Amino acid sequence: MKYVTIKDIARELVVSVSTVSRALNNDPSIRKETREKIQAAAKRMGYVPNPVATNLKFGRTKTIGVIVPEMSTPYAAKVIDGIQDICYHNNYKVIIASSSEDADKERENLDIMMQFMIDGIIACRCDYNKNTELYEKIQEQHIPLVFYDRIPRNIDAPQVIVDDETKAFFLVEHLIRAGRKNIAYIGANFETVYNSVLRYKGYREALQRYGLEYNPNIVVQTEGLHYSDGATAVDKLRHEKTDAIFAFTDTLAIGAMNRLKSIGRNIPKDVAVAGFSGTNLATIVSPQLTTVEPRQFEMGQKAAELIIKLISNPSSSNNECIIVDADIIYRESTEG
Amino acid sequence: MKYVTIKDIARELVVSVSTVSRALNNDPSIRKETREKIQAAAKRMGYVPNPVATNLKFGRTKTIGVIVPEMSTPYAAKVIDGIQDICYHNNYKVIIASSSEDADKERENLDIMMQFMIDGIIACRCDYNKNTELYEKIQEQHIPLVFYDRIPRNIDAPQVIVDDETKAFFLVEHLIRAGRKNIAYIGANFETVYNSVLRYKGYREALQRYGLEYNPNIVVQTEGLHYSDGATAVDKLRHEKTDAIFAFTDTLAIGAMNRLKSIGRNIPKDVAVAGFSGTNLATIVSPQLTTVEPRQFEMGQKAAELIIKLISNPSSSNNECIIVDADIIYRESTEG
DNA sequence: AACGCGTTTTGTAACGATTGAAATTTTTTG
DNA sequence: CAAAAAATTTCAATCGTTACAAAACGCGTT
Repeated sequence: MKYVTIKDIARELVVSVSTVSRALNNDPSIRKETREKIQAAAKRMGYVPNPVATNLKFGRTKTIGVIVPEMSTPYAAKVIDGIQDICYHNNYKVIIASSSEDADKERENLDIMMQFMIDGIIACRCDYNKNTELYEKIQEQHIPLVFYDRIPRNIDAPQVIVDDETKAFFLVEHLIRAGRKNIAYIGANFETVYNSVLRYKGYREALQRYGLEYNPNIVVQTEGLHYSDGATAVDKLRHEKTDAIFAFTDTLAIGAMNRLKSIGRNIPKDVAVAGFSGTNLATIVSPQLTTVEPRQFEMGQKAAELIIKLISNPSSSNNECIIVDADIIYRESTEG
Repeated sequence: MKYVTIKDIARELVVSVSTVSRALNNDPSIRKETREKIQAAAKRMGYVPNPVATNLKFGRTKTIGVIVPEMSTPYAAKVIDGIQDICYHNNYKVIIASSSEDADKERENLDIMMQFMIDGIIACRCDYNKNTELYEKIQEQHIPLVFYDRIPRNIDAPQVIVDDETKAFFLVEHLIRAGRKNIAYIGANFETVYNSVLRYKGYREALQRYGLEYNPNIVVQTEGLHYSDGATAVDKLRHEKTDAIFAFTDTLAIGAMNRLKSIGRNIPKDVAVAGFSGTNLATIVSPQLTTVEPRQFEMGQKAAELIIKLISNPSSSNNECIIVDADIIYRESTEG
């Protein structure tokens, strides 16, 4: 005997399963005493409704699946908080899975979620070239799907994103105004993460606007998004004149900063460093890191609102694109 | 929105659903021709098996649920990697949920997982006084349950933990040998996290062994486990003579370090700082942090092995307790 | 033609929960 | 006090799939 079912409760109280079902759903046709007796027994026996069964009957689970590319940063946590906030108030449950920036894991997790027949998926693709067919299949099956943060690129779907290009522009502008002339860009792979391309565009625009020459040698695309990738990028810049670095993420920026420090360069005097996708990581390193901080909670909220709208009204699928604001936070790493 | 079912195939080919089911499962009792005919039709009609129905039928999902207290540190990520490693090789899927150190969320997530009929639960309790009845109920229902990292305390269950007491002893011994005399302990609340008590015990033993006087004024229990709690603890120690701090986690240690730096104390010259539960956070701060690093991946692996054993052989429930080793890593924050 | 004996197919009851209709009990009413 | 009305409770079918038991079929033997 494993999970407690309504049958178990029915047997225990010697009533029919339908009475139990009705009682648990607060059906007014069940006498108050009976209802309370049943609800008490359910609680006592540790009954949890089985949405698998409900879903089989109705085709819905009142559950939303979320795929994040990583969950070891507070960034993801805040987005998820936003999602849960909205879902909770709309009586939806949330299950979360991380792809750890690995397309195979992403696929695997999507499979699990589909097995549980979740009502909708909020996803952040780890690589816009991977799993495209899977997402297309999800769309074909009319399972509501919303993307956030990363540009899904070759899939046409509703999404909640940040204006990467503009924000990157302002950040680089800040570096230029602080007197930096040779600003490097350490970006995620252009073929994998399209946001990296957009921030690169913003970077180029800022250079152009202020009449700085573009030096392709100080634009580096990293393999992954770990600290080590930031460090490796710095190594690649070794022989180039560089007085500022704009990194695609805070993680890359911090990796770069540590490597810079270890080779004796002062931050920000010798090299200013700025990141993106601010998390509290940015405040625990020294010097504290200048970064662009998307409104993560809001991003989660918007994504949840979108998916719930799609679930309750499937025809509203107009592939909305919501832009969430991001705050540029100036800190020590780019001062002076 | 309509899916093709085996019933549709049966109707189309004028055979029974059981024949279709068997044919699709390559049952040898179905004639080869029939089988091929059915499989061809299934393909042609775009049939996809409905896993919800299968789950309901078998009462198992081949999925394991994991509850972590937080997922915004790499610590959790590594444990999860270990769990996934084993589960993947044993053909189990994994779903993960974070309680964010909140007992209500912990309960909520446990409920969701049970609702989806996961085959077993790997959990790290956020507070050993909370949700006890829920876990007991889970055990009563014979849903396999394994704890890791945090001592579950008042629940008798298989668990994978670290020898907190011994490791704390060695770490404090290291501080003493480096000449520190007034070592503070910044611990998690003793009433909430039992590991905090164990590390405290190790701390006291080390003091005693080396004949140092115990000063209760420099033992602080924090509210939570955030950076800010580390900083607050330092404030509380303000008027006490302190030349070293042993913090319950790296996060607390880093929070303490930052506060110390901001009030002009040098680390490690004025105050040495050591943490616990090493993550790569410890290497990105400066000075780099001395810490105790449990073998996180291994911890996850062991927990997964335990739960899979329990699932496949429920009677093997002997409440095993596996101790995973932890490495003490000496870094700049306690040097000199 | 009837029998036996594999081979192949089908009927049916589950799995857990819901629900319209039917059956039962209780209450009201003439 | 019986019949009608109202209030409760139960029956039975359903969702997609599986599996046991039973039935039907084919084929060779007498």
